[in-house]
Amino acid sequence: MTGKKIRNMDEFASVSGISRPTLSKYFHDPASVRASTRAKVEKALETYDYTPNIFAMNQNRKLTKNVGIVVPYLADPFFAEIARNLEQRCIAAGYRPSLHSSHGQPALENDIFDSLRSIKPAGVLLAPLGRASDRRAVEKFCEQIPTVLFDSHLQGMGLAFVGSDNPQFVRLMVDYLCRTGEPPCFFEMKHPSNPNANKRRQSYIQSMEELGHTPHIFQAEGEGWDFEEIGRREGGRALASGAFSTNTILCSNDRLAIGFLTACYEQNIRVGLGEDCQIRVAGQDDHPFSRFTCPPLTTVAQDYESISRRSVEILFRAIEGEVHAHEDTFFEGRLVMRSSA
Amino acid sequence: MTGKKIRNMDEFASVSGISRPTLSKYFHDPASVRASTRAKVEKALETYDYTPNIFAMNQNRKLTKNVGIVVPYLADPFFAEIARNLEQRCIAAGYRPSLHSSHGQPALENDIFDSLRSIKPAGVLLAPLGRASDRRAVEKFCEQIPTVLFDSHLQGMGLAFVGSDNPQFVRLMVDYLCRTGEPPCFFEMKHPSNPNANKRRQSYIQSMEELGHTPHIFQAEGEGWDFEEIGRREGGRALASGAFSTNTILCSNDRLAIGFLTACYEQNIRVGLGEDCQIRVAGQDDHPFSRFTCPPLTTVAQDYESISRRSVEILFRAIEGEVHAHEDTFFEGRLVMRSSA
DNA sequence: GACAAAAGTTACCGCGCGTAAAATTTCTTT
DNA sequence: AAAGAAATTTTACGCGCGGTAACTTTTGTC
Repeated sequence: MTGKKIRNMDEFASVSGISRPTLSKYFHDPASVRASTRAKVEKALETYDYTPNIFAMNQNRKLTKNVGIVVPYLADPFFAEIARNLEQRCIAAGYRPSLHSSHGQPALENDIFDSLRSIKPAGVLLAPLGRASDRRAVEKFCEQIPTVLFDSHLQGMGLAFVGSDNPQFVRLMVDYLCRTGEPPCFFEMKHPSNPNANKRRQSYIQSMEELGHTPHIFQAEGEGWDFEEIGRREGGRALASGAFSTNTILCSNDRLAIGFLTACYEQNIRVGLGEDCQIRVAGQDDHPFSRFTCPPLTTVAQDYESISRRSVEILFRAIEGEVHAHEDTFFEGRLVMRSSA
Repeated sequence: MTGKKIRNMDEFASVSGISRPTLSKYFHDPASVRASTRAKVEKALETYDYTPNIFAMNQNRKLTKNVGIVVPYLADPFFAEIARNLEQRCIAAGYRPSLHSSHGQPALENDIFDSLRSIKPAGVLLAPLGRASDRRAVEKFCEQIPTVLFDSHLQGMGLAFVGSDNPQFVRLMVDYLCRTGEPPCFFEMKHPSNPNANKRRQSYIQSMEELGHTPHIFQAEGEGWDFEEIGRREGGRALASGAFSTNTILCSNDRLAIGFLTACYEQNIRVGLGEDCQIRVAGQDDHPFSRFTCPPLTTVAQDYESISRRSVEILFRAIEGEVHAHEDTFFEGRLVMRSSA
């Protein structure tokens, strides 16, 4: 490391006493060379400062070590967190992750596909925009490059899908809410950007009916990824017009709930379980900010860890040649009881 | 685009009727060829599917089109937003940005430096960890690669620094708070990760003294980037022990304030301007979530736009050969009055 | 229409490494 | 210890493009 700078692999071959092709193998996969030579390489690496030129490496390699990570909206801390998790796992496995956000825009998502194609990635971990995605573009991309989809389910695309068991999330919460108070009304966006939202609505209806209650759904106007603002504005409108027939509101996701809590505050409606409270509010996802809302938000926690672990697991196996049929994995959520419901 | 796939520049040269060196010039900078030939290239590009191999391009080029964007903590929506802004500007200018987060860890920051070095970037936009940064590593990196620092000021490093005028932020808020109620106590972390915090503290002291008030500072224990939790825990402790000598709290940043608001809620202390309110709370930065806290947080907005615009401006000029002395730019903040103070 | 400047062409080498085939060495097996 | 398998070395070539030099063509000007 502290020694003199080596310019290329030939030069490093001379000083280390190992042939260049073997070095090439070593850098591609240290385990592919004999232990004794590996030791020799690593010893030389300690005395000389050399790292292979990444551009030259990738030029002829059939498969690079690049892995793309794509999320729909990085300003959402949930995606930032899962991206971090995925990133670390890729690095640990010897890959080079590159992080991309579609910023809620289909055109950008497609640009990212092009950009990724140009770096010939070994694989891609993709959380698509969902409803707004250019399905054909996604499909084409998945056919060209080994891709594991996560978070947003697009039927049958990619090597596999890994996400949450949305119906279970809702069942869990509806059960809890009904057990502890009035049955909830469901608050969601009329045109959700994420396909999970539809599953949540359906599960809400089913769960309510199974418990013998009549489902009530309030659908907020508004498009895009500005969920908090939509929750605040439309939630406020709904509250003002008395659109809710119950004192318990289950929001389709935490970000909507965060905005809804603001609306409640603005209208002086006290939220929570106390005797002086008029309304209960619950969310879903366990957004990083949910524990700091006022009151802290009762929600269902996504299993970040499992989702990211399983996603990279499937991707790396596929890269290493393991053939598998397309499979979907849905992880269960965990009820997080705080004081909002 | 729809036509047949071209394998390399030679092949594209044949079908387009333009020599390869000229094509090379075109792809490096379309403006460097005559308008008529540019039209010919672009017409051919419409009929044939060709993009230069990015690895081969970068291999021999003295300067790549790669630009690194590094933020200390991507799970903070503030950094996610500014990163998005920077990213778009880079793309618009014809560069290839790559996004990196240090996740609050100095070791990771150094790893990112190594990773960036390996892609020979034309330049880097760096928001360092700050206090936790390995100063020598940052300095060395800045000497090797054209780097513009933003957000966290590290004295004299890089081509330039672009950030906020922190003293002005505090003056603005202290003035406002004193004008409209009791003079504020300053709530901050004892060991802030960001050097801006120190400037804010000093400015608080000075602003208070200029207005003839005695400064009061409460310093929260705790390390790391979990600001909200520190604000909640330590703010709660301070409230419970009656550590504040005033009903007005100015938090060093919004994330701390968000946690502090939670602490107030937990202790049934009503925050805001109403007659039934016991305390006023203000933050700084205009965090994306600040308008959704309960009550919505009064704060000082950072000038995202100007900071990112100026950062890329300086970097691209330097890349294109313009020589400049190191300069620091500090943008003023804007008072955002909401109902918390 | 002459002429200089600008742009394009041809021809060749270099970059740093991947990869294949054949020759050689090293390790494992019985 | 000999035979066989496995790993390594040698040799040789290719990838797709950057860069330069010398030459030819086009452009613009008076």
